[in-house]
Amino acid sequence: MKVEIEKVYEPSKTESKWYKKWKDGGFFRSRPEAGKKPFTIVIPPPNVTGSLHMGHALNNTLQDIIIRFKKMRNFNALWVPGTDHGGIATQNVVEKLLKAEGKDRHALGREKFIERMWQWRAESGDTILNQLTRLGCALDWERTRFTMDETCSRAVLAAFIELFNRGLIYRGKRLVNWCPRCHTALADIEVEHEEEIGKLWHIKYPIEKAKGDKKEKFLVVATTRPETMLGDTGVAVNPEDKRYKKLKGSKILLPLVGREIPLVYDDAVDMTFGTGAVKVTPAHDPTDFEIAARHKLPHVVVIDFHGRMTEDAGADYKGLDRYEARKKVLHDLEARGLLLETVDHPHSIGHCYRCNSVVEPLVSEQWFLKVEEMSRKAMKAAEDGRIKFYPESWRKPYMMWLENLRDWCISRQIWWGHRIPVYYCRGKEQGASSKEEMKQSACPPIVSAEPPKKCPKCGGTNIEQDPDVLDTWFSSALWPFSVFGWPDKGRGKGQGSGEGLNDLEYYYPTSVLVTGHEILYLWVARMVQMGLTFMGDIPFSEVFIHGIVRDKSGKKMSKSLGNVIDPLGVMEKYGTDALRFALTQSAAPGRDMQLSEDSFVSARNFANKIWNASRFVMMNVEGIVWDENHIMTVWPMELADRWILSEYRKTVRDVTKAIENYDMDVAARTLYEFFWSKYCDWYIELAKIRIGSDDLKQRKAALSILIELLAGTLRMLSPVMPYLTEELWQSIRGFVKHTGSSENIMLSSWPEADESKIDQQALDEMALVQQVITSVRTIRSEMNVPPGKGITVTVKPHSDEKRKVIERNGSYLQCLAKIETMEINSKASRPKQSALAVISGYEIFVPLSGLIDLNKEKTRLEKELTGARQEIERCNQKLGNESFVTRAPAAEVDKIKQRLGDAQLKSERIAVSLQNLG
RNA sequence: GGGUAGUUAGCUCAGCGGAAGAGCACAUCCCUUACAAGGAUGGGGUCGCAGGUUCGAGCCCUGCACUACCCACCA
Repeated sequence: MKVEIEKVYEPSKTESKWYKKWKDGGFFRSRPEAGKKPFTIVIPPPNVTGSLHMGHALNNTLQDIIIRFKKMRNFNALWVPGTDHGGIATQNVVEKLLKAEGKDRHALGREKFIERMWQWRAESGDTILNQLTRLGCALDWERTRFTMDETCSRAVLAAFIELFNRGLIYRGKRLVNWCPRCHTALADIEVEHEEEIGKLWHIKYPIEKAKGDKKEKFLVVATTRPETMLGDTGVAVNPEDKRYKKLKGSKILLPLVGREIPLVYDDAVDMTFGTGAVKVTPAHDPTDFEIAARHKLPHVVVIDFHGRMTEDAGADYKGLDRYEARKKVLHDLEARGLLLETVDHPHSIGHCYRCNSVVEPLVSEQWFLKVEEMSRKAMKAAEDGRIKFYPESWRKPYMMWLENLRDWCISRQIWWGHRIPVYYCRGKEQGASSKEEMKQSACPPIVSAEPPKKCPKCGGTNIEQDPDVLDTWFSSALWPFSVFGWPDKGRGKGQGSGEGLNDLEYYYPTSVLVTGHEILYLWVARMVQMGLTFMGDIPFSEVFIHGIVRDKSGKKMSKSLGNVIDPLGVMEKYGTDALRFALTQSAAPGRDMQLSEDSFVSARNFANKIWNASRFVMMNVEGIVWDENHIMTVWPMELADRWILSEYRKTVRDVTKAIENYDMDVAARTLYEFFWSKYCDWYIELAKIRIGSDDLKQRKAALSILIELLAGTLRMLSPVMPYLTEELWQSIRGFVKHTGSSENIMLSSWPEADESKIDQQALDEMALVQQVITSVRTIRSEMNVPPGKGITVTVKPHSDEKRKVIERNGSYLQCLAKIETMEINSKASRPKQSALAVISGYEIFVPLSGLIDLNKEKTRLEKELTGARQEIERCNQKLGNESFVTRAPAAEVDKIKQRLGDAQLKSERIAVSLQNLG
């Protein structure tokens, strides 16, 4: 085999070819297979409007690592791709396009608009999926789903009908969160609260004079929303509030409007807030809505679905935007002397999570899903451990959310989505078209997957479907089973397997759900509710929650802040593997991460290091004629071999454990540390001694270990850095024992390591050797000995055992510390004009006649001495502590004694040396 | 108002009961035949504050202070 390999790793040359080969080779495909354990992940479906951002890159890299890892561990691993139709968000995108063309959806009409939506989705909806291929994701593309495709839509209809039949879905006129810009209701969770400094206005409400009253009397109410006063139908105070007790039965004259409204007594009023008197606007405030219900106060709607004042707001205000109306109301109140005071008041304001408009609570007819029972089930699954959270700390927020959940408003007044499968008979009359009129029809609504031909009750054919669509999250909640064809259990039967297994039974419940915590409630909790309701089983047994990607200063990356780092740009500049590695390295479970350009540079450098180390190994391996027994174990191993094998085994053990535990950051760091700091910095350097030797047997010994461990490390790295490792694998697999017939790294197995073979003696001895080498290097560096210059060193071991270590590994010292001649002498004394190092078990003298700067050496030794003396003091303190000696474990006490001994010797020798220096 | 996490080297973060760590940045030397996207060496930290538990505490407990995020019908 001829090895030709560039000096610098160029990702673009590598990445372009592999994805297609993997895909065409069927490595991403999974079909049910009897006797093979499935491992399933369904992708959190990105919106069709999406373009790959860092959050996606992180989320999908982590999933890809898990899938590739499981494939290598011989699971039947499936990762299902797909996209979400993204209801409001997507409709907004297309509406914007229309607007640019000078059109709007209403002019276009529902049918044409939806046609346009589909056209857009056909043109642009796959962008993000294509970007996922660029990221290298091992998704089974033959299973790509879309929440509005036929399969998923069927599941949505079936789910709605089932829930309706079980009495869990109902329709009602409620005060809901309304976005006046998107023109639809929103679920509670779709409202984002932001703290703002608003104003609290104190307004005088005149009390109607009783007979004989001379003075004008007022009640003062405090409000943050003066414009809603036009819709007030009462004023409420707490029944315990002494200030207002004697006003019982009073009538209040609503200013500006002149309406007479009652004073009511209600526990919901907080006596300590404001003036203790609350204006009650049932149609525009949730609390007031409830107070009104208790006291039978009427509703007066003064704000419409566009956020403008209605006719009922009065002629002066009708048609005004709600904020203009506020100004005018305040102005008018002030003019009448009714505005008492204005104070700053911090409070949180709800915004639409799609367009950021201020949400308006409005009364409207909506569909709701009862959640109490589903929530109980979902909580139980987390409580009894059927669903595990990584990290565990996310369980509590999940529980708390479910505990306080209120019924879910599932209808949306937009056009893009799954239309609610409810039909209304408009009777035999023609012409009724508003929702109100439909409701008033005598016949009950018809709930059906197919449009009914005629009304089952009256036989009328004048039937119209409910105009609303379902919340996009309703379909997402079904994702873990809708992708497998639910409710049709037989669907997918035997797809390529011929074994009578069907997808739903084989793959459900899925294994792990990987997501950021921002959609824990919006999505994860709801999948659990729906999974338990429809499948009778959890949708996944593990939830791996990763952090949110932030910028260098800790802010969430967003287009509006302009602080996004585009993952596509990073892939372009540094390579996909570098992007993936950088993300993985900072992906501590549940912790947000701050990314900067630096992390990509460092990951790119790591990729290059892997490239060059592999290049080195291959350059030396080529030309060697291997016989059948080229395996590492044939030759007696020397220290470096035993050491690196032990380090490797530890790495395999730790990395495997880390990935299984979803500690991807630990896995990445462990591999980085092993490969760079151990394999490259030490083992390759030591192996060079034998590689340069004339003894072919020696060369083969070192190279066989180099290549075996390189292969193993590449395999471990491959889930994180698939492109680079695949490319290198193709060059080395011919030399490696374990490859079998595997053509691609994804099909080769994950390394196994026998932990019992971790050789502690080798680890300890190597640590000693490294210390000696490092201490000599330090002297060289600090005394400015030119790197090329060989030196003479005298090593004075303090025991026979220590002497043997040096004797055995003399060549290591000579090569790595550039020692020309080395004397080992237990009785040596420090030569004149020499530098000194004292480490545990050794003194090392480096004669530097002519080279040594005595002052420099003195300073250096003084520093060392100070350190040693501090150490002695610390140890003495401990050992002098009676309770330490008696209560600490003996091993600990021995350790301190050992350290004391080392430090004493060190300080003694250095002190003598300093004296000699003068 | 409630909850959760965080506060360790200039920056990003590991460590979570027994001598303060890594990467980046910085300084010195080196283009040594895998790699200058590299190598060797070095400087730099009363581990947010105050108590407590322990022979021993970044590490466990209790307060407090900031910071971030989440939840909430604070008119």
